Amino acid sequence: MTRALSAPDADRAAAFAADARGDGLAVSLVGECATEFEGRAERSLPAGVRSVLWKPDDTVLVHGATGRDPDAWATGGSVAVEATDGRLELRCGDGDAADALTVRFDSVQHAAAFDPADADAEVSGTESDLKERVLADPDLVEPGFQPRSTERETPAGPVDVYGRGRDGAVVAVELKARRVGPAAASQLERYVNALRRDLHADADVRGVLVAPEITEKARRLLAENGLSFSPVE
Amino acid sequence: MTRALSAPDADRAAAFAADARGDGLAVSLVGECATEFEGRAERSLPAGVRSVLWKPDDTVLVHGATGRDPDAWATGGSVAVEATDGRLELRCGDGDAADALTVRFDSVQHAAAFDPADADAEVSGTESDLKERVLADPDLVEPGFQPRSTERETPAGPVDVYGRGRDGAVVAVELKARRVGPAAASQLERYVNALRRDLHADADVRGVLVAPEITEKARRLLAENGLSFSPVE
DNA sequence: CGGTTCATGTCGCAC
DNA sequence: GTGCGACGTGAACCG
Repeated sequence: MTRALSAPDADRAAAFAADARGDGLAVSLVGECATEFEGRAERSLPAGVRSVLWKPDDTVLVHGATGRDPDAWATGGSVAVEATDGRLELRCGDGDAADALTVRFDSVQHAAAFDPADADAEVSGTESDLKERVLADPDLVEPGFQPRSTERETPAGPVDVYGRGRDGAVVAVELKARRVGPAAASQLERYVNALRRDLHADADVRGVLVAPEITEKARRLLAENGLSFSPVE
Repeated sequence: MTRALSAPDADRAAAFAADARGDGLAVSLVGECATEFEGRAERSLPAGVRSVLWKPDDTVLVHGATGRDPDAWATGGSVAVEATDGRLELRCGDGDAADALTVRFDSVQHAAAFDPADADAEVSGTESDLKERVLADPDLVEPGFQPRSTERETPAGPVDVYGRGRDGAVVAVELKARRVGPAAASQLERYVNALRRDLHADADVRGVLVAPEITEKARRLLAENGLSFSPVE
């Protein structure tokens, strides 16, 4: 099921990779390579030893020594493998779009092929969890808050939680599962403005940003617009 | 320099990985594994064959069959490798923070160690390129626009390009290298509002969003706030 | 397919 | 270290 090659020449490596991908396997290549990307931007990597992962969905990832994100990558397009000039070359072309990645190996130190899993993860602790909590305990938003609906549509987009305050005012709630900055404050402001416009002119609309923490600039933005922040957890 | 093992037992795989990382190498492991993440969120992956890349900076990436992003990962913390119960286990703990990832292998099909490059890329086509273009040809913003400074500070943050229009009005320019949505329109609005507040009350301040394309909702947002959009490239 | 928003976003830079 | 915004963001969700 899992195959491997050590220090193959370009022809053997190309055949190995093509065969493996033909069988629906993923291919891991380690070797000295350089990359060229042209498309939404232009980016090239000098020659150096890297790990290249070619997935069954034709995602190609080029990983260097550090970081979570690949140094170069290609998604969505087709991938062609070839040994030219004694060098293994992957050409990843997003047929229609202009995005094109080329990975050229000076040498392949190691190649492995395997049949990877595609399983879904169990998740929790996300924004929708926070929504559950707020619906279960609306006082987290403000004392006496009464939720009416979630994802209520406005011209500016859906409001996370929509309801009424103890005073009868409309309350729009924006939820964030982590520290929030100015962008989140603006998002809430857009929703509140849209509601003020949509509802009767005399309707009182307030906005509450619910998150574990907030930056100073975001706090000021909220204050300027008469919006409030409610910390949770 | 590059070492490899085929179908090692847990003890051999653990020793191999520990040695390699001790030598500053990166380790690639392929095998049946399950993961547990606990921290900012909770997420777990069921057992399945995956590729695990353990980098010299102690980034650990767990890749499945599809997608650019890893199915699970850990960065920043320390990594401990151990063979317990005949199973290879990576424990990635962000010492102080709560983020913790555990990767437990039922079996290791393949292990490779190599010395990866950490080279910087040549980049172009980014937002700062767009800035160059706008400074070289200010008419891209609007006819007669005269840039005065870049990254001009405001209480809301730095304005990409700051200058004057033909009519003498202050013009704030926000640059985006690709299609923009409501968030970019709000960002420009924040800058313009900050400038209107900061400058003399009688100062005329306008805002221009420069980008290749804009969504309809963003266009409406701009219009509502008297801001404009200028397409480029 | 486009539009919008979420993310364990990550990453880089300035203060 | 925190704050802030860009990113070839990616990925899900919804029309």
